[in-house]
Amino acid sequence: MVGEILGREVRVTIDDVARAAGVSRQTVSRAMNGKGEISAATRRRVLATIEELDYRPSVFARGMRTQRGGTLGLILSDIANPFFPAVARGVFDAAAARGSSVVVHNTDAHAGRESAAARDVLERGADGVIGFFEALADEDLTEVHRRLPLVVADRRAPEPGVASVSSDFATGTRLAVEHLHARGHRRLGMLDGAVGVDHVRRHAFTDAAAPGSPVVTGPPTLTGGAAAADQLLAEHPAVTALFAFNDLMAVGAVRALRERGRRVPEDCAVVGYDDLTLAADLDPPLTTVHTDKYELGRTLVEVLDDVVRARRDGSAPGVAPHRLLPATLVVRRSG
Amino acid sequence: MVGEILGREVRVTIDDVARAAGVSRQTVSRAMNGKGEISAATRRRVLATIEELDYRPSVFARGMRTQRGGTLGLILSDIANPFFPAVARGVFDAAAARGSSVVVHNTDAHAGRESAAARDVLERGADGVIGFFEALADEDLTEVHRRLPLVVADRRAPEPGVASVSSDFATGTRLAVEHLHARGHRRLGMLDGAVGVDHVRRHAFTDAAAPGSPVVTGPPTLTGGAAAADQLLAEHPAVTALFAFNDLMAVGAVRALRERGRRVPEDCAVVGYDDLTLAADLDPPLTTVHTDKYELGRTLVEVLDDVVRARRDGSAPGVAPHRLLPATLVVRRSG
DNA sequence: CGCCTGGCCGTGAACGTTAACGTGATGGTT
DNA sequence: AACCATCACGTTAACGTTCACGGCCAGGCG
Repeated sequence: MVGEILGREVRVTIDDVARAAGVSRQTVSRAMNGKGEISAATRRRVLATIEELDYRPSVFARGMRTQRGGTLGLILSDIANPFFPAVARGVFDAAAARGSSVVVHNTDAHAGRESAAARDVLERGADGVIGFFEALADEDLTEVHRRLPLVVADRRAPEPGVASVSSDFATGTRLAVEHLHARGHRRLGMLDGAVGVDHVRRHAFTDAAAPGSPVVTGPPTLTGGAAAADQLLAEHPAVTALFAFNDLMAVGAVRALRERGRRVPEDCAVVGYDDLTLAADLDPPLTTVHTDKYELGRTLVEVLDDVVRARRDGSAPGVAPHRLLPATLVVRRSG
Repeated sequence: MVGEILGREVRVTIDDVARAAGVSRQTVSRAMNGKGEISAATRRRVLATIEELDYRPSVFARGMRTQRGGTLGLILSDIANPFFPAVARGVFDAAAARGSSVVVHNTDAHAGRESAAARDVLERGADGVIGFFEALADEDLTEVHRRLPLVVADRRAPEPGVASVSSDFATGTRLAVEHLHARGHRRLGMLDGAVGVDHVRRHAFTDAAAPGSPVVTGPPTLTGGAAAADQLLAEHPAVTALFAFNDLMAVGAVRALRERGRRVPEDCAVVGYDDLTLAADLDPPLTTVHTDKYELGRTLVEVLDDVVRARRDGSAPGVAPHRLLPATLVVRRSG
């Protein structure tokens, strides 16, 4: 990209490097890609002239041959949801360490947008996809997996061949419920998020809580949590503790409780999920289930890397890695 | 991408479409790109067969000719900083509406990483860059701008030819200081973030506050805010109100104040900047300066679009757009 | 009737890289 | 001495698209 004639940029190509170093294109290619078949001496020489000419290979030309663009896709529902930024940061860092960059797609948990995002990532020649798919059917996931390396996040894999990484929602939820029991609460309710297909948290809740404990569903947002809490308390006034799908809904529940004149945690305890950055500074400080979101992001890339490699050498369609990240309870004042 | 022979994916090319539609490559190209020189009838026919064959043009082959990849770069210091996600969402949405996707780079406000990110975006053949550059020198920014369309965010443009979009930090800061004065505070202090090169907030503070009002600098984070508040109050115990660079530092300050046994806002008021999602649910609810972060993101893409278009038809190096987004004060309990 | 104009469409060529194969030299083995 | 690997490197041919042409046909004009 250096070199300029009368204001007009002129691209430095592999041939320029080859000419300057007195070798052939192919040798230059070998020198950068470290494929062997080249002596250490000439490799050093070529690398030096690459440096000198400030040569940068064209991703387009390279991608045309290799079908690899050095980028990977991250599909999630909404980056503005405070759960995702930390995950994304983990993904970015791990990807950068691997030498790839990341394109992000927001889907708002809408099935059409999820598949559109997957298609777009595919067309752009990404090396793989990391997806928080909340609405897409299992068969569509399998279809994506057929087309390019895929890791599904926070969701059960549609088939053993598809890799997955999830927070351990089951034990996280169980810890929350057991904690509330230990605090003497007998009538629990859950505010479930109306997203996803697994409903691990809801099932774990109904398993651990007393039979018939009410569950109300709503959007996994502040207002969704407030509305769900309103409804649940209207229908079940005796409930003394709420377990929320995530911290956002928990905060919404706190708002709703206070508007009804109920104190938190004295009149009704609230426990969230995610342990957002500011959870400790809320009023009241939020008791919540913690999982390492950054680590989740890093792990996702790591697993994706395995999948990419596995597909490259002999597309072993056997069984892919499935990781579960630990969840711990952080007790603060809200519950 | 449809079509499969014995499990081996086979790409549908423009030639396949041409053959199926009974026209030439070039006609197919014209049909998709809407460049004219084609009759409405054949265009419809070609578009239909494109649909039928599920043909997707290769970004690599196209990019090779056009040097455009249909992606744009978003460079910021840390997506995990709760200020950025909303901005990013605005960028994603506006970019998606434009048909491009976005690659994100985190720099941690490190000059080397900022320029590396810019280089990477350039090499990947992006159509343009949106950058929150906190450390890079003006001349480096100009260099980036020479190479590809650029919009700088929340920073003064290095030269009139470079477009910029910023929050109106000057009035935002002024509003905060005036509010504290109106509340009777006479001894103010500022916790400034040790990032960026403009220091608009700091200058606006020293302009509006009483002469000699103390300013302490630290990382724009929770712990940075706590440390800065500790230092400021140790050196200036008479201060009764703190204005923080952002909400994160403000929350850190609240923590520090309480550890020193000082109540907020009774003993010391705290005002933040950004109006993060959970600012109203903090303890105490945070008085802060609001700017529409989503709108900032949208505007950045809009302006970038103008720059791209301007460069395409006659590289008018004259003067680029410079937008300032309004800032308003949101009064809550903390100050 | 011949010419030109403009609309529609097709034909090479080129973009920059890597995969596949080819080649010459070297050195060791029979 | 003839042979054959092996190494280091070069040549050719793609990858799929758009650009710059060039051709053809219909219709308008002198």
